[in-house]
Amino acid sequence: MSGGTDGYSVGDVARIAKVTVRTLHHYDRIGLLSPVGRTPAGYRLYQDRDLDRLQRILFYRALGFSLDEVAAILDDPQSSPRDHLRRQHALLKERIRQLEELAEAVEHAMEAEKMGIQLTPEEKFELFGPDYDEAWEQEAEQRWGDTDAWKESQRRTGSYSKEDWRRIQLEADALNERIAAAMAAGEAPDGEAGMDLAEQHRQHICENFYDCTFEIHRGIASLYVGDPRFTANLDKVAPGLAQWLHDAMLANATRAGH
Amino acid sequence: MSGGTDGYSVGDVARIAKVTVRTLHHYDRIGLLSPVGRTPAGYRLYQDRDLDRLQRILFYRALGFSLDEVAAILDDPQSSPRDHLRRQHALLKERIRQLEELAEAVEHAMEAEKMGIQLTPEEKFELFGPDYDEAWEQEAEQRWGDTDAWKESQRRTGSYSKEDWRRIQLEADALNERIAAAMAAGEAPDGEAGMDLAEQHRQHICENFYDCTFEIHRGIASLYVGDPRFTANLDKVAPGLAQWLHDAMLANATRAGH
DNA sequence: GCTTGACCCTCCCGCTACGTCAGGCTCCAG
DNA sequence: CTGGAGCCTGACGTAGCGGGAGGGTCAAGC
Repeated sequence: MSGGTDGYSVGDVARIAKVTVRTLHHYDRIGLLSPVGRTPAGYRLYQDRDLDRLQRILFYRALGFSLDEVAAILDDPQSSPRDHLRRQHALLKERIRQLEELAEAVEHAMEAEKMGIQLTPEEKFELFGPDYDEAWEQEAEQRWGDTDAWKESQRRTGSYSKEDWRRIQLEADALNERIAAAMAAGEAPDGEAGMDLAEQHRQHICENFYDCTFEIHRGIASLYVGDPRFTANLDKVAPGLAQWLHDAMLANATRAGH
Repeated sequence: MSGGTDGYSVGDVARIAKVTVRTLHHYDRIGLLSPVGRTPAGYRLYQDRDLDRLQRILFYRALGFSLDEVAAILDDPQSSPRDHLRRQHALLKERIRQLEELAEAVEHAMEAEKMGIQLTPEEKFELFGPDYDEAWEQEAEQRWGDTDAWKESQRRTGSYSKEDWRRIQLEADALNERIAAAMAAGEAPDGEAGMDLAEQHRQHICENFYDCTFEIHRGIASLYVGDPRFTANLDKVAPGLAQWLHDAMLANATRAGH
């Protein structure tokens, strides 16, 4: 019965779609995906149309819709396969955008933490922003357990001692001093020296914190002049340093082609 | 009791973190987040530390971990706030990467559908790839209901009649003929004419299907020569057209700075 | 022809992460 | 001193399956 012209058995479908037989039973019971036919013995027989439907079910489910909502979407007589693909593409792009925002918020928090700036309680939750995504649930460990990012994160986690943190802080302070010195010496932020210092700043983040792209660096730059707490913190080293460093960072990013 | 120095009430925390009071009760009961103190009357009193913990709980939960797993992550005595932020950043980046792969797979499916190519059952599910992400659950409609991508998708959905599809198909055919003609005339794919035709190809997708960036267009190009079904389909118009168009598309994308 | 093992069926109970009352105490404003 | 908003603790309900019991089905091999 392994997928002849007569159709697919539950087991076949389960293997193909990587879901459990139980799930298919469930979808049958709630009427979300009922195979067209049955064998005389009562075995479920799925056709290609059922597979298509299942594929869409899994997609929308993965995007966080309840099975009821999935049913509503799929049973809309107006949407063609094309419409579904377009809708799926649009939904994905939107999700990606939201995640990138979240990542940016995390970068923001990292900067704040790095510089010892206290965020207000509400602010901490703004992470999940106004268009709060929330849960995309399930999976986790077994899946995430062997993902690269997870391992990377695990590998680094706990590998810094207090000494390390002190060293990093000292390096950062030293860099700030050099930047302040350049500024005091009348160097232009978008000059050679300025851009080099900005690049050192970026490298310091890369080496000690996370992969800081030029895009991220630009984001941090605007933080430095846009968020008064960051500005204040930097200007403590030398007045005007936040702005100068901001300009240098932008110039450096631009020089690098961003 | 609205957040004095004595702490926050459940209601306060619920408002700040945008979760329900019931959720906080639940977390208390299972020992995931128990407020440090209580008032004489038994009212829960949360401190800033509890808020921090809650924030992390919500983050990891949103990333698909079960509450048990979240507890394990948070109660690891080795991870500092810094580690958490780094871990979160890594997890987000990974998720984004996975979603982008999925989006690419959808683009692939769109191309296949557009050209009437039949994917094998298994192939349809490869969408969810080897590192099948799966569910990030919940929310949906109320949230997604008013998201831009959703509206865009809804707006376009069902707005194409059979006539429209015929027109689009005819336009595509006509374009293919023009490309074949250019090729027959001995034009170089990376010449002015080739790149212009490639750009028309891209525009045709943009106008009728989805926002086709140069990156996506490059992806489609490799599909044209990499997937024999696409190649065959295009070479039906004129032998060698798939390769020629591929080269033209790459040249055009490169000209545009990608 | 008969067994055996891989599948299939239908209940049905269990689990997670809460939602949603119900019944009752507490607290501050007016 | 009273009303209403807010807090408490059960306790039951729900979604989306997981997992097992108890039993029929089917092609392969002896």
